[in-house]
Amino acid sequence: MECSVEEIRKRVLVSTNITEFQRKVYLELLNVPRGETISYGELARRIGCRSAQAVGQALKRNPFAPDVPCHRVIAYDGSIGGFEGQRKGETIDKKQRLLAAERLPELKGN
DNA sequence: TGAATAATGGCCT
DNA sequence: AGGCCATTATTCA
Repeated sequence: MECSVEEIRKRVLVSTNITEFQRKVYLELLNVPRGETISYGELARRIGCRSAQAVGQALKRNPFAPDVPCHRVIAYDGSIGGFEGQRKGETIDKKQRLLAAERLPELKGN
């Protein structure tokens, strides 16, 4: 199975089951380079939207899950927020946290 | 400083 | 047409 982003992107492009808005969300999400994270609001703003909820919900309802790197999307605070695995206080994937922390020194150190 | 509430913008039923 | 959401920002204490 191809786990390449290009494959996923292509799949999004051919998917007419979704709206243009969702398509932009997924495409922008796939546009996020590895090791980088983006907040719902920022992603929303990129596609010309002001509602982060719409983006978040689109990801929740994403028909491409988990092929789409929704794990790169985090809250503005840098927290994972609540994607799959937000089981009542369950420990979120530490990798996600590290990913979020990765972007912090970039903004501060630089 | 910390927590809670309001506003927001689009998607789903 | 109404409710929902994985957020964000602002305001109150």
